[in-house]
Amino acid sequence: MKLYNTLGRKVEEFIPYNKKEVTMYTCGPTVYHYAHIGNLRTYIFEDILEKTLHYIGYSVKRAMNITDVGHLTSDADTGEDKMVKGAIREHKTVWEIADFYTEAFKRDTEKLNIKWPEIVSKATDHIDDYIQMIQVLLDRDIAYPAGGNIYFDVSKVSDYYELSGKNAEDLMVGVRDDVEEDIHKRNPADFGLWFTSSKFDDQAMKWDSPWGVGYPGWHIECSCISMAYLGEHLDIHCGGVDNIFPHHTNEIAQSEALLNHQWCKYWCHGEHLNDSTGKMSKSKGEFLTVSLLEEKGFHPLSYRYFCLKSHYRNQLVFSYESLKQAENEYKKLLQRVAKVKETRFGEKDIDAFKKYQDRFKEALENDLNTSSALTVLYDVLKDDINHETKYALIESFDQVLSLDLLLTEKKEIDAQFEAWILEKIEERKQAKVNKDFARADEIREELKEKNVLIKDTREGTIYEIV
RNA sequence: GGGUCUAUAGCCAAGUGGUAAGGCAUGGGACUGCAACUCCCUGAUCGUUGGUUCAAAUCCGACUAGGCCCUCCA
Repeated sequence: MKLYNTLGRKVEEFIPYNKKEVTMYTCGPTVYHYAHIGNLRTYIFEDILEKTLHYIGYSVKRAMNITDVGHLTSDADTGEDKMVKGAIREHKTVWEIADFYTEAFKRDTEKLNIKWPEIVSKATDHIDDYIQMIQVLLDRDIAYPAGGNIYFDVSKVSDYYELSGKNAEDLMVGVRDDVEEDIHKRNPADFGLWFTSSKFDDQAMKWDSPWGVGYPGWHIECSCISMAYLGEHLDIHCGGVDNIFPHHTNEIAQSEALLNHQWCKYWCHGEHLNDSTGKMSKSKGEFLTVSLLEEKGFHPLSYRYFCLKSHYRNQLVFSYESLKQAENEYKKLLQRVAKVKETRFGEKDIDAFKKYQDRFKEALENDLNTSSALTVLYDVLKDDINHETKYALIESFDQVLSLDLLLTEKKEIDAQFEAWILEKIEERKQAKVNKDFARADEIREELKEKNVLIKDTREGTIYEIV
């Protein structure tokens, strides 16, 4: 298995710490609003990664956090608390908001066939762990109190900028004009571990700590939750590219300062989904959610297919036109697969099966080349191996692709309605025999109005309800 | 300003030194009373420009265009 490692910026052979079990941590959502489809793209990538590892024989232990702590818009004590903002907007308590959007997020992942990680932990369930970790860092003088908050001293770690490839001199502090630096910090890059000093009177989530009543910094939760469930040696840490700096940079700094050895070997980042103007965000342009796509008549898995067509490390531009095209491709694919399914015969050809399975694996093992993996699927459909073998391959590939390729959607159909349809089809048949094509077309239109599409095949006329 | 990534046919996109996969769309054909479905056929010298090499879309340089990051972000 080859994976691009942001740490080192090149494709590397993946070798887990333990031969058979891979530990994997993925940064989860901040549950103050719905996830947009750009967010979900990263979870699709992580899902493919987990399933690929599983497909090639590893067992995977994966954890994800749910950020239900209200994060400030910066590590300094300014900005607006997201959870509070959400609560005001929704007239709910911050806890209700968090639960509501956690459920909404879960439903979105289900619609996209994204496997829910084995371990999912709320940030607010590990406050004690954060306090413990911060205390150790304080004892070692890697962390320090200032201005009522506890900060991490980045000058105490040797290669703070390794992951991000940045350097302290060139960072434009205050490039964002809404950020106020805490003048008490030792270094501008120092980040908060625990806050007691907040400009908000309505800070809803607070916990007692040795340093006063307050709340944790943004980065500590991922370090602690990961270590709590996956131990001191993490194999893969994933997230969106925007997490590289500062979030993952800070996670590495604090975790390795605690552990005194390398914490995670492989850092994998998913590129963003952009719209025609650039980055997609919750505050700009149309707020694209899975539900919105459904309202517009798209199947959620068309979006998954859309994502799989491109590489996770390439920026992808979203437009309804592109999605429409992807949906068209996806539907055609399903039709071709359905045909294979209907005409299964013969013995499974073990050699052919292995040949294609190897090609499929090869594509995925090459830094998750899902586009090439899909090509293997198309090659299988095109080959003249028997349909039993094709079926077995499609079934196998879909363990990773998760496009519901073989799922037959049995739409509940009213017996009376069905009888009516059959009657109409028979009537049309007679009309055709009598060369009364006007009447035949009329019946076809009549059926179409009731969302019944008919196809004339060699075996007779069949219908499909759309 | 610093960092980083990208640039392949109408669209999406593979390609990691040996004369450009695949899918969709388009056009043509078969089938059909017509249509839909299905099947067959149909297209690019790889942003521009230097260089390295017997050989480059693939490596190096310059240029152009664009994205992202620089303390909310997937």
